[in-house]
Amino acid sequence: MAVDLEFAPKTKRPNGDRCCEPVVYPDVDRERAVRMAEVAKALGDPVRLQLVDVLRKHAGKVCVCELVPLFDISQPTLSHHLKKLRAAGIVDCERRGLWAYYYVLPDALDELAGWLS
Amino acid sequence: MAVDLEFAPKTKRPNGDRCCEPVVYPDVDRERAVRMAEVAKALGDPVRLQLVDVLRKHAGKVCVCELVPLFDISQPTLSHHLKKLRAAGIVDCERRGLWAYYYVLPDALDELAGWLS
DNA sequence: GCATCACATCGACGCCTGTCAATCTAAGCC
DNA sequence: GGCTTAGATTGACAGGCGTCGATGTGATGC
Repeated sequence: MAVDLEFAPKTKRPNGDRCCEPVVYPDVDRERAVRMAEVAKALGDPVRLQLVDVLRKHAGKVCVCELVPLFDISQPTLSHHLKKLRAAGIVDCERRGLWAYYYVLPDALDELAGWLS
Repeated sequence: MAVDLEFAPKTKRPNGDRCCEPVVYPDVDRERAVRMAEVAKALGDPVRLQLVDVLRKHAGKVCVCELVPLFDISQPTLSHHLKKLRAAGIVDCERRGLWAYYYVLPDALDELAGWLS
């Protein structure tokens, strides 16, 4: 838990000077940050996170009507969440007859997972 | 890229029956999903994600006035983002005189990182 | 004292979010 | 054909978001 704080010994600025020049920069560039933030945002809802959890472990084997009773939300709301996950490039679906089978796209989470670890 | 879809051979339901019983459940329970979604949501903005990136690599060594020029946003907006990260339990700060030093809390990202990998 | 600094908070602005009931669409059964 | 089904879409609602300029706060320096 302890954080090793190495406080930079800030010297008093000459009165009227700006405080500091930036000496550090992100390793993650803007575009990569935008991509990863998009994925993180899509995972930023408990229902969607649990959806991804189910789908990761049962790719292509679960139809939407099986997902609805798992959550305390209406069918349109579930459909809305799945749409968001699709828009973020995390899942996709195949339709067979009346049913729709969702699955997690294999590499969708890798960039974020790699950065987090 | 190819996903191995094992479509469950849905049998025709007797007319008037509900379609399916749920046969799968999330491994991640609701509370854990809420916790992880909270972290993911906080990372769901490019500025905040880059902030965490900088702070992870320079814990306790960066004051806020060094962060402002890294991003194309005003100082109040940056302060707002830091507040969100604090609320999500991802960062904390120490104040020394005029300056505030932020750092990423050591275990804050572990649960999400573990689930993602 | 008073001015200046680093940072936080406030109030406002448009926009996006999660949710629902109602409706639409396309496929299957009779 | 007409009815039923699985799922998507629409339109509405309250509430949250990211952003800014203006202001507040607490410490430093003269």
